Amino acid sequence: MSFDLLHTDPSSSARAGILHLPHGDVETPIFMPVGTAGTVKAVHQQELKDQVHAQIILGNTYHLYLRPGMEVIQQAGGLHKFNHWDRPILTDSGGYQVYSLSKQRKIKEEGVKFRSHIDGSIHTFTPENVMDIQRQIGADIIMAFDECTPYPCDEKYASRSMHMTHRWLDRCIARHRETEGLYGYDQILAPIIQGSTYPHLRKQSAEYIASRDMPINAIGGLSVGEPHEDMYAMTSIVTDILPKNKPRYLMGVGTPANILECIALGIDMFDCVLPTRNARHGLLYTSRGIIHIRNEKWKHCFDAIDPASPAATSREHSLSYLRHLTISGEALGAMIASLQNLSFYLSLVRQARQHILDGTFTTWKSGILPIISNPFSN
RNA sequence: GGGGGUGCGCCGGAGUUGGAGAGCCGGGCCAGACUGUAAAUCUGGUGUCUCUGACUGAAUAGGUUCGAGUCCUAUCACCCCCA
Repeated sequence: MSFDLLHTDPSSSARAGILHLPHGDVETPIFMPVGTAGTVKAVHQQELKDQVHAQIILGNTYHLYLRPGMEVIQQAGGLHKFNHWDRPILTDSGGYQVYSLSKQRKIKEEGVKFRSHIDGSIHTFTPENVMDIQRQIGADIIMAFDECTPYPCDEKYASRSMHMTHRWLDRCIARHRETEGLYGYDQILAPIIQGSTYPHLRKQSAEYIASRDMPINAIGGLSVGEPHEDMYAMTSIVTDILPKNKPRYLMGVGTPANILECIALGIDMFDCVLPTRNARHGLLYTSRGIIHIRNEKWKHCFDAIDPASPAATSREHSLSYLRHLTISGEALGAMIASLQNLSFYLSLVRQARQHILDGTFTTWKSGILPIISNPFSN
């Protein structure tokens, strides 16, 4: 595994690079579709390649561990074999579920005891067994076990939690070092910066994470409800500290505008459920702006969903038809909408990368932002 | 042709022993939310108006009553049984 930093934008901190992973190269900046349970919801792997041009997708330790369970994943030969995705995969550690399933878990120094959302059974995640589980899943990039703090979060709690996440990181690193990949290739471990919205904590956390000298550095605990200005401010603080020759991964971000702004701050990798979840809920991101496809105004509009989309389905099918499918609850509606949003996101970061290489990123960004972050009206 | 029954919201259902309905539940429809996915989910609205308040409203037209969606008469529509 290695990272080539090809170019840094002179008028911002935006970077273009290539990340070499066991299952292939990833051109950064990149957006990674979220495939929690071994599937990017409503999108087939073949379409992820041919229509979306996804280079790397996510999986989730918590969900895969509970179902189908590690016995099945190992028997399949790892997640790549199980879901027939031969490009890179990154698995989240379950740290986000410590936040999102907070009502049914208890955090201690040793680890997190939680109740399954599927059958109520009791389980425990520790930094050590989360490493073991991610070995069994076999992703190219595995995440350290952390606590994603909620927003708002008082400073005392944020500080205590951050220090615990740092101690957990060292346990993850130790376990990662004393084990190896089960399927014949290396897996790289990514540590996660925390610190809520407190600048001095973020600075402290970024310095700690940088000192561990891991090949990728991640930023967590953002986009959990804080104002966008806070998210940008925290991102800016840590990208100033993190080493330039390693990719920076901003976890869980975000809207198309968030992504462009954070690329400008020096972020290389993103993931977010917004394009897929919003697609299923009828909100489309298009090259002409945001569309609420359920709205009655599209009932008689037979224009293409997005004439500039890389996805053939978005050029061939009309807004009226997609509205009909969505309102009828047809599975095909979720599929076409997910293809639209994901191909838009991937196209957006490809364009950003090209403009970084061409030296035109900042002007391009300020031109496209007002279009893509506002409603489209025909 | 004879007998019995039922009619209120865009649709279906519940309920109303003559006593406060713009009013219960579900669906539909119209909007909104969603950021390392407990989410094909959730929230709100859905008679009219000059909208912090009024007005109209229980098939239609009358009647009884302090008071009628509820009782009576006629008409209309639909359903069931007999011929």
